[in-house]
Amino acid sequence: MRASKLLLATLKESPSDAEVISHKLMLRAGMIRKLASGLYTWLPLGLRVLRKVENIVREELNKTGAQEVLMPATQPSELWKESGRWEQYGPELLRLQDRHGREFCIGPTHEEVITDMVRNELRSYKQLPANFYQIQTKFRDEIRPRFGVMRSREFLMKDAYSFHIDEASLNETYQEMHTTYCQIFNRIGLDYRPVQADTGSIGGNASHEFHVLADSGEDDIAFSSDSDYAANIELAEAVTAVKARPAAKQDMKLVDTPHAKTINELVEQFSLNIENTIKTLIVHASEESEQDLIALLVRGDHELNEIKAEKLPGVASPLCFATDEEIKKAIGAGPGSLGPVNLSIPCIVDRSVAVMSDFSAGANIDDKHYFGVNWERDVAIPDIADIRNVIEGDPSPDGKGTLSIKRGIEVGHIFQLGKKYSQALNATVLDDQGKATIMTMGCYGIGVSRVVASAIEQNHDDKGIIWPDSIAPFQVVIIPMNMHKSETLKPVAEKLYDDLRSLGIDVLLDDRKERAGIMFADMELIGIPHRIVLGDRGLEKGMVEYKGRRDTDNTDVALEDITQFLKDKLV
RNA sequence: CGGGAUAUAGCGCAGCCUGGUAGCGCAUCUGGUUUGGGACCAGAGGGUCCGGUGUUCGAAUCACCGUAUCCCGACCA
Repeated sequence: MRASKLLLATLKESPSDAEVISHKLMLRAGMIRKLASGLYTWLPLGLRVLRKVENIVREELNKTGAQEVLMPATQPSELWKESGRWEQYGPELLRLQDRHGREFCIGPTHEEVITDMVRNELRSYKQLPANFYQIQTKFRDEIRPRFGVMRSREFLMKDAYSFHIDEASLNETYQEMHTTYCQIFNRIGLDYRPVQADTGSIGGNASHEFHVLADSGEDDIAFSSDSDYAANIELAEAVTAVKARPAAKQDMKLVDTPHAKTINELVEQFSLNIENTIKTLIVHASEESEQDLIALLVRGDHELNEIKAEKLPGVASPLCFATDEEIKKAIGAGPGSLGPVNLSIPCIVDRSVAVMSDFSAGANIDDKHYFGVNWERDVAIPDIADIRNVIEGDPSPDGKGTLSIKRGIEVGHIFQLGKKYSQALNATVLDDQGKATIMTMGCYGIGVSRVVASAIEQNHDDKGIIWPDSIAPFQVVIIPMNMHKSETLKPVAEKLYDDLRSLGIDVLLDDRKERAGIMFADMELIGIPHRIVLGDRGLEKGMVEYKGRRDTDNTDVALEDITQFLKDKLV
């Protein structure tokens, strides 16, 4: 490609609505342009990157024997009614009607369509396992699209769906996809981690997310220092380091705490250790409970994990915090003075709370706290559960090492779906007894457009993007200095350009009539990983200059060696 | 959907408080001088000032009503 023929829409300044670095750089490098909130046009340069990611994903999936299909983005409501999701799915599902008034949606995911296809096409267990995938545009009407293509409404996704006669077969394919995902992200060159994840509303047994580590990520990931354990913080089991409750040393006493509404105020005003305080949160109880509200107790320095909490049988799902009025009515005191002693509603305590002694908590009387409280002696120990977020330094749940927490961008997610959709849509095959059997399913997603953004989050400097070789829009750029003035330089540049192209190298020739500074700055901004500069001075000595995008200095290379030099670099 | 903010040339912004018919930098076009790190000089083009209504002799500017976008939160296969 010649730069003079390429839409190089670079900007010196980034548009004011861009927040994260990848969004800014994609706009500045002329890779994308916004059409409306959460909707982006991929310009030629950006599309080249997107296609490269897509091809890596395709190649690796094809290796596993998965078969590519392409399903419509527009889906009839009937299928969604059959699975029950027409009602379940909220406003994130974009619904529309055709000219006959028939209802459709723009697919946020394709379980229904693929299950429909498979129930029509597959008849026998002998055709299983089968794995179908597509790379296709999804639409999710996000409440708040943000960060450019990182969380857009329309985005490119690879979604795969596997079908099995039993759980064992599903497990096998699931493991294979896990390995394949690792290969894909390795090939792209991302720093990522597979982590255990919540199965969420999709349901099913096992689930892993693949997270690219970056500060701009929207998820917290907990890792073990000494093992492979990694989990989304939503799921990571909180283990307390303290095994047994220390013996009581203090007497329980009622203290006036009129100006201490929050844990921090309490700790500050009474010189308490925050690890000896208890936070009492009141939420709605589940419908089968006798009372309307239930109290959840975590240590003062801990945070409630809402996903864990709403899975408890006594707690309403989705989690709903009680209002101040509801609390006052049920307990007689307002938030800020609540605790387990003389509490009129049921109560669940976190594991770490259960091993506390001589602790401080609200007295369920406005502006009063009890200090020196001890379980059993002062108040019966209630139900114990894991209801908090893990924190830095917690023991790893697998018993090896301690946890640290980093931010991650979710670029892939694999699920063991089970029979959720095959059951609803009655997708059966005949088993070896000739009996109709509901198939077991897995599903596997990669956010292709999100991968592009996350690669930038991990690979950039103050000059711009630094693409990994595998997904760079061009692998090499040739910058001839003053090509339009020099008689000797132009044929050399053209020949090198042709030679590299004939080797199958993706090369950009910057043949624009621009000054050196502009060419350098543009090529660095758009992140071409390898640069060759041709100048009259060097050519007189038969030398050209090479510079990797991360290098600080040029390397002089003899002109006759440069193709081999590059071939070695591009292995 | 709750809270906060913004909307003026392709991009970044000023002007608004104190009403008088729109400006700066970058980008674009022309000519010239330059040419190894986002050049300089001279000239040119480009605006429903988000939309509507109102106040006024007169509205980018004041008032009201919309719309869009961004940030924080809740939400998120």
